[in-house]
Amino acid sequence: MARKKQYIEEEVIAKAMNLFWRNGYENTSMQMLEKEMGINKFSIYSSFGNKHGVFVESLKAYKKNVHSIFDKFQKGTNGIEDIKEFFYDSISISYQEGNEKGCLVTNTYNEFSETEDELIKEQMNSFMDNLKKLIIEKLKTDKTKDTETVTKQANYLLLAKHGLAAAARVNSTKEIEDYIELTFKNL
Amino acid sequence: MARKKQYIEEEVIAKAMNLFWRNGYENTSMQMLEKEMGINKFSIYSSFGNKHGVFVESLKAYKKNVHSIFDKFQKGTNGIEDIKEFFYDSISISYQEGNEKGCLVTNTYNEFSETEDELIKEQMNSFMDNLKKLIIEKLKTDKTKDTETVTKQANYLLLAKHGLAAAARVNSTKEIEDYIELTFKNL
DNA sequence: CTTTAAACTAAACGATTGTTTAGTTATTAA
DNA sequence: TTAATAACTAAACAATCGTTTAGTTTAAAG
Repeated sequence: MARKKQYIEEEVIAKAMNLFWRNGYENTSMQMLEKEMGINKFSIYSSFGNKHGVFVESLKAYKKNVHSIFDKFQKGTNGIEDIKEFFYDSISISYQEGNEKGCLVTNTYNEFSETEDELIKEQMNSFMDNLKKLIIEKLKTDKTKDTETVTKQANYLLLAKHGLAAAARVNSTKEIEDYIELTFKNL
Repeated sequence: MARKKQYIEEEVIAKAMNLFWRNGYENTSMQMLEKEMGINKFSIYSSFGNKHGVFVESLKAYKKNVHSIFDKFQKGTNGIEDIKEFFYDSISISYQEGNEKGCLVTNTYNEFSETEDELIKEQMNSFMDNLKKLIIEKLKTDKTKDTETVTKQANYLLLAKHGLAAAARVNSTKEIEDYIELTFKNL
């Protein structure tokens, strides 16, 4: 018995996500969010509580977006080769729309590393733990590797992936390709 | 014929540098700088012009601090082994005082990657160019490597160093050691 | 001493931050 | 058609941002 919402929450969150992705949390203001999401502050607050709420929803939306990449990764049957392809897939979404924004999770991981935002940290850790588990799984398909080797290589690849995401913001495609290729020569 | 400064500019910049190192540029306020530097806003402005000026001086101070590491790196005579040692030396300063702050230059590089601050970008690029030159120099001591291999490996190591600095903020010593060891396995 | 000017304190500046609120519009159930 | 209420607009909120400024203290030069 009242007015209908004139926007779709998923749609405006997708726009907010892009803004956070490009600028980070702190460098994105409510004013910018208003403009980019196309709705005014009242609507933002009534839908998502506060700026932090918009950010959390944006992170969830991001995870949904990269789910297909993770899914493909998980379903692969080529062991290490799957990891490599996953690396290439991961950076490809960073280059959409001519932007070089890196990975929103990694960017957030870095920006929030010195804060005490437990909610965000929890989300980050679950993301990273999941990735590590998948990498270990893939490495284990090579039966010749002992447990210690698998652990070492998993640590190595996880850091390489983290560094790759950071580098995707500032380095050229050529440099990144060189990096990925040589990274997997060490396994 | 007037009053003397009651602080030493180099000393207060060292303190400012630590604050920027820990929190980044945007997340460090003048209020925090006042407190940490132990002098008030007027003094900060009269000595360094503005917040940006404090930051630029902090970057210079940081470069001075890491100069000894670069010097050792340059003077080494063991080729690739020197690069590896340089990697270890670089992360060691990040763990001083129990803090995990990464590398100020790399942090800045990431934070400013989407801005148009030419002065900062210039400083970053000169730092990176210098590092790349040194790495290439070290790689060339192995005469069996052709030019293309050297270029590829230099790109690889530069990104690895960048990623390492980013990871140093959030990863454990064990993970980082695994990463460095495997990074140099096949060069 | 007195003069002079740089270094200090502390308060205020306008702009912007995230957030709230009072008042208006629009839609639906009665 | 009317009453009810959610969704909207737009202005204001207190707090903080980087920066400036008016007034006081201090110390060296004349």
